[in-house]
Amino acid sequence: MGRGRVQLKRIENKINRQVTFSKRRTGLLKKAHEISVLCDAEVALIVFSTKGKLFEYSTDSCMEKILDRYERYSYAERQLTATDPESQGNWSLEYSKLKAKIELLQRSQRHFLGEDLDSLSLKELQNLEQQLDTALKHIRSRKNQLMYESISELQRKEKAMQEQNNMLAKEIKEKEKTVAQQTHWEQQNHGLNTSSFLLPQQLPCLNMGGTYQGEAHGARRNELDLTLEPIYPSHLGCFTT
Amino acid sequence: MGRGRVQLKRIENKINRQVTFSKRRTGLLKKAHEISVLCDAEVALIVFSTKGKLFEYSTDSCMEKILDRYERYSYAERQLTATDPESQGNWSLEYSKLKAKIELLQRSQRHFLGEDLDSLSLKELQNLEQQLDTALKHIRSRKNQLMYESISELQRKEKAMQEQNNMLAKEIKEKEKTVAQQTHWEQQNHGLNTSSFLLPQQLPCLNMGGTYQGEAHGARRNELDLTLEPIYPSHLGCFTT
DNA sequence: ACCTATTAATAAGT
DNA sequence: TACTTATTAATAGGT
Repeated sequence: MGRGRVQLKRIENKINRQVTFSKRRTGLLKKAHEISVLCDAEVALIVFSTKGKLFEYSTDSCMEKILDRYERYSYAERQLTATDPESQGNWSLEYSKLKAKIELLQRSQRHFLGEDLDSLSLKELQNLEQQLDTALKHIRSRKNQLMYESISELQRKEKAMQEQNNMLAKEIKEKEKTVAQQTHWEQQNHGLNTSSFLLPQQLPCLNMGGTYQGEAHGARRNELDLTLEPIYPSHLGCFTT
Repeated sequence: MGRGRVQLKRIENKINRQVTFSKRRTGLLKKAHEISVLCDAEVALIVFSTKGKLFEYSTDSCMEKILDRYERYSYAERQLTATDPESQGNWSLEYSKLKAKIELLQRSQRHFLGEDLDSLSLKELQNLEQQLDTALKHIRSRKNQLMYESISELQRKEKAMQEQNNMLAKEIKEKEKTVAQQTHWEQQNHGLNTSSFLLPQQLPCLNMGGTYQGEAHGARRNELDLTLEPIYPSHLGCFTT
């Protein structure tokens, strides 16, 4: 259905394939749901796209229950993996299943690390390559996201500090004015001991001013230079994305 | 589609329900297969009728593989069974150890596939990125090696065939010359029966010539078209272990 | 994402 | 269950 027939073979045009996948996937899930409701059937549908994205439908959303039921139906094959003669009932069976599973996982792990490739065919290598390529894209995208978040956070902090900065600067100016006036007064009528009560107030302000100046410098630098080293572990060479 | 619309609710008439189930089941399986082929997707479809009869479809008929892949995607539930309190001594201990190991492996597997990245720190992402980058280099290098080997092999074959080709062509020419001479002679002094002993030698050579021509055509194609399919297993799309 | 000509699925009937 | 047919639904190719 659609303009013209369609051959039952892989659609070579990548864009078309993706579009068709999206449309047909929707249709398939819909029909799975329909038969499930109309005919009171239990349906489990799992679809992985070429790129490994998962789509699923299951009656009443209990996929695991249906899969379990399925496994119960077709357990004959799984007795193959249970050829371990030392049967101590279920445990040993399960044990060897897990062992086998681990073997598989470790094997593919090695492949993901680019090791032990001699056993793979060209087609398998091609798939592997594509998977890792896709994975790398996701990883880099996530990394960028993290970095941008850090940048935003820093810029927010910078702004806050800038404001604090301005406030403190104003305060200092006023203090200095007061001090200057004070000094002036003292010079005019020397011998008055009013100066002693000013000091305690003056010192903390100067300290804060000093601190703020350093930070402001750092913050200002960040506006131009986004290397952002301070918040990341320093053993990097890392931002080579 | 059909005469009149259908409400999305359980068909109460038992006969109708059964008939519809049968028809729609066929359609659903067909569509599952189509999307799998057209869009290069991995599909697993399980349908239980009301009466508990099982119908299934799976890409490349490897249901277990797809279900495994599915399980890897949604592992949360299995942590429930991992903490199985019913300890029966060693077995259960070992069992949960393996379970844990599998969890770890699956976790890193997902990371290698670029999934489930939110739990990773920037540094971890960086490491992952570098690992995959390195892996990709190895994989591509191995892939190239395989392809070059195939090419060399094909070229070797082509050369050999070319030589055989030439030899056979020469042989044929000579035969033809002999035959021509023979005919000539026969025309001149008709009635001599020397021709009878030539036939046995002539036939096999002509047969070989025919075979070789077909093969040479194949070899020449490979010089231009390097898809190389013939030498790889055809049951692919499979490497999602 | 939306549109629509066309094909495909299928409900009802036999 | 299988076939037929009127009708609706899905969707290919375009925008």
